[in-house]
Amino acid sequence: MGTTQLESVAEPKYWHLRTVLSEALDSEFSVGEILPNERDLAARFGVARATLRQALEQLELEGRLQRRRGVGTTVAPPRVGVAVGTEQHIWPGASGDAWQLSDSTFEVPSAAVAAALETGQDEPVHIVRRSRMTHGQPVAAELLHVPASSVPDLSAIDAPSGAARARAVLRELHRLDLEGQDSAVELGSARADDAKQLDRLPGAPVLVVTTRYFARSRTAALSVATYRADTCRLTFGDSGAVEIHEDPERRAS
Amino acid sequence: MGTTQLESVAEPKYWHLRTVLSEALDSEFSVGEILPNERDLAARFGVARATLRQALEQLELEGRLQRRRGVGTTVAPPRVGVAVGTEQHIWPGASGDAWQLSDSTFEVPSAAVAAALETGQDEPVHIVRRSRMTHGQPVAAELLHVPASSVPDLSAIDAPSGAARARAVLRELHRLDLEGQDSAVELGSARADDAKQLDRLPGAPVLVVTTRYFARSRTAALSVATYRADTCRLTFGDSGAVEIHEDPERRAS
DNA sequence: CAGTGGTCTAGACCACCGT
DNA sequence: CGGTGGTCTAGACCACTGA
Repeated sequence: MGTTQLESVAEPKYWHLRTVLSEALDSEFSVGEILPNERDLAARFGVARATLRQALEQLELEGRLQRRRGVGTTVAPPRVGVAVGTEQHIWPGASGDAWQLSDSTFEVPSAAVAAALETGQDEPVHIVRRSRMTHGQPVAAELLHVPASSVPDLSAIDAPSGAARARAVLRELHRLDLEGQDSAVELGSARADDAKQLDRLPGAPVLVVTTRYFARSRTAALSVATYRADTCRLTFGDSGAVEIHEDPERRAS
Repeated sequence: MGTTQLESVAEPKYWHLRTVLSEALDSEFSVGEILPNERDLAARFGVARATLRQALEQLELEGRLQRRRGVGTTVAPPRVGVAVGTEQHIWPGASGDAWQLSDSTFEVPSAAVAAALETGQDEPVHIVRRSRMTHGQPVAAELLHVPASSVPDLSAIDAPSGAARARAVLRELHRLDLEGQDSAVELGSARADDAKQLDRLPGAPVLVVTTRYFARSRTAALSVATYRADTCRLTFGDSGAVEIHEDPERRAS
């Protein structure tokens, strides 16, 4: 990775560095390999550590690198394709999906969620917490909001929380006929609780997927799921296995 | 915005600052309003400018702020919902869509695109460049790759490039029966050319939407579209108008 | 031109990990 | 404990905008 001349174009150093490093990753490193530490790299390229870090941040955002405090910087594997929307609509928690139930409570949601569910401002709803794993790594944390009116027979359950309660909420929800669903994706940053679940630091970039489930001509449930933006590629549509990467010959370690 | 005690939790300053500023934006600012400049803000909160900037970066990533060099930092309007996937599949460029044709060429695509299209490694394809506007703002730049085999009758056209050529490619493409499509969304950073089209700096966060269009049991076209992550919320499904925001009473200026 | 955000530096200390 | 990435500082200069 010889230092090409900086040219006259006034390209920022960190951007040029990103390009150089990106090409070096393609040609001289394999997945899982540990890079030299930041102080050494900065010295090698003749820049301040902050500048080098700016380049690394870009590459991490693009899913090329993985950095862990106290450990080091490693070459990331290609992003995992995660199916989040399919042609045939199904209820969350239907048999065989990739989610793991963790908890459920009955509480007043944020104003935004209440508005989407068309429930009263201070009306509590069931909140099911789930997490999604792929290849042994946590990739998503979800809050599924279910208004009491969608699961009228749940009152028999008296467990205040826990996975068993979560199962009960989903079981009751599945009794409704799902008429449709729609989703929206936007960029966000992980709040402290999500970050912990996703094994990231607070503020880490996440893809927020908001899904509305319709039944009986109403919004019967609202899911807000945060996916790790560095490791995930969200897929919609018939076949979830799109494989687009600039460097197809990268191999698993 | 009294400084709550820093507690023992060792929350980073920039994260605490982000929270404080976020609440201030909700309660004390309206959309379009200009914030004090970074040096003043940093002094007011008693932190270095770099730390203040880290907090602003977070808020910009979340779509709460908009920063422009030489101008200042303003409060951003709520994100625009942009429909990128619908129940009924349609060809790109069908009448009435929000895209604007800009150019078309015939050249060898990147290896990744060639692999997805199942064309030969050095086989040229038609590349149609389009951009998408919403509310007078550019929100997306797209490269639509069409293998020559999908538009066999195009050879009559001899214009080497230009919008007229782009129209011709799409017209020929529409003669095929669209059998299906699928999409993937992932986080990326804008390359120099995309950044210019999107009126952003290189490296700005973008949502990359890769869509495959199927016809005659093959991939007849491949679209790679980059959307501004700061201003867009991508919507999939029946109704594209999901409105989820933590602060519903924010008004346009 | 003055004022803004964008880049860059050379340090320092902290939180975390594995040994 | 030593080594890693994460945070923070106090400066400097540059690129761009608008008056």
